[in-house]
Amino acid sequence: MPKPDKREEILCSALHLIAEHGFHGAPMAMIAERAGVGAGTIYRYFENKDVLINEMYKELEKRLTAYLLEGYAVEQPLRDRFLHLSTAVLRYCITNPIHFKYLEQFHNSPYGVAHRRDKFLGKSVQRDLYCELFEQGVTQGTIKNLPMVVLCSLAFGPLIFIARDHILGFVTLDDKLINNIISACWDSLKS
Amino acid sequence: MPKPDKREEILCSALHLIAEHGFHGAPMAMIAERAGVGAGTIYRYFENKDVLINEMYKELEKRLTAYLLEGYAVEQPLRDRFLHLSTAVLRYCITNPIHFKYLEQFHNSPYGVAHRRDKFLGKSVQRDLYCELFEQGVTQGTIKNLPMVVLCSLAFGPLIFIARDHILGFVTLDDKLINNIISACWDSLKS
DNA sequence: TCCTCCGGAATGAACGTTCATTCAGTATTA
DNA sequence: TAATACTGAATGAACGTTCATTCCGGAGGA
Repeated sequence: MPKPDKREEILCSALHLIAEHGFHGAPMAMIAERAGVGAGTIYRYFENKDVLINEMYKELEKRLTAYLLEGYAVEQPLRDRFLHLSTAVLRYCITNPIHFKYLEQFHNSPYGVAHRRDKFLGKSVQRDLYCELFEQGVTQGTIKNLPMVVLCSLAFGPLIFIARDHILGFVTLDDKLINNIISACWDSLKS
Repeated sequence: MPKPDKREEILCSALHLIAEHGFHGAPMAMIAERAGVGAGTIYRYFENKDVLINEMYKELEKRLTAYLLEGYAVEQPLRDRFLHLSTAVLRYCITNPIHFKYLEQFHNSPYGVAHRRDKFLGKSVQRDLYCELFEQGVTQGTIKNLPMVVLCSLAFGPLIFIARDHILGFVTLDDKLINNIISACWDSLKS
């Protein structure tokens, strides 16, 4: 009878090792050891390493989406919704640095490119939330009339960069600074 | 008598293979084959793979810096200098997609982190140019009074993101769009 | 001019290591 | 006891690196 939490142990072990040492610095044997299982056991839960890596990614995407939707109300004004989403993204990244590092590794690898191509233009639930927002903003003239990918880059680019710097210890983000950053991002988007 | 262009061949081969397939998808044997040399020959020019990878990086950084400095005049107004630098960064990235991909691989790897740490807060010549700009801007009140890393994230983040999207074919940047993007970045920086 | 010799550049088969994956055997549960 | 979960040593493929050997072109003697 397979203990379902053994799967969790393996995922958790993989998350930490890959976030810290990269895909190639996290051999299956090491993942197994940290998880407290035999090397072969991993293959009872995941067909191979690629599947494990992709499952881990799906898991993290699910959690991030859930976090973004917490307290998100479609009926709020555009700017408020933007502030909510962006603050949530930044907060999630810096309070879950391990998750953030894993997601970065994933996106900057053949896995990530394949994933983006599959989803046609990298549309994830997160990005969809933003796209909806931006489309409304463009229609009502609040937001610059630029292609959706450009708007996404203006919104996400600084967030990801600054989250990375925070995690590497090059800057310390507090509430006030976060507000200033997101407000600056909004300045780049609004007409 | 060592033909100096053999070194070039090896670097060029490594650049293409690593940009396209990543560090781990570019074995030394493959780099040697594409360069038209024996596997052992590489080690006459580079102590090991790590050295080869770092030398390649230095080379690209040098070229990018040269490109940025073309026509750059310190006596120009702040905004003009910002537009010059940002346009140059974006243009360089999208006209040299191979270079861009290599630089991305490098930055998102242990090599890149080590490199940033060495240079204390990732100060490269490129970033120095921006920092000088931003310091002046903050002093004279033109630019928001935010930490230097934050200003860099606001300036670089969108550029890198949109360059990636362009290269992956998710958007096509023309002169007009580039101007709009950089102008939007400026909006996020100016007080 | 031709031949021989020599230094070092170039080579690529071979080596040792690492890794994902397998499987024969053991432990656990029902 | 039967069935299933688990284990970790064994496997073989792939990799970075080495090194005994080959190759090449210029120097020097006749």
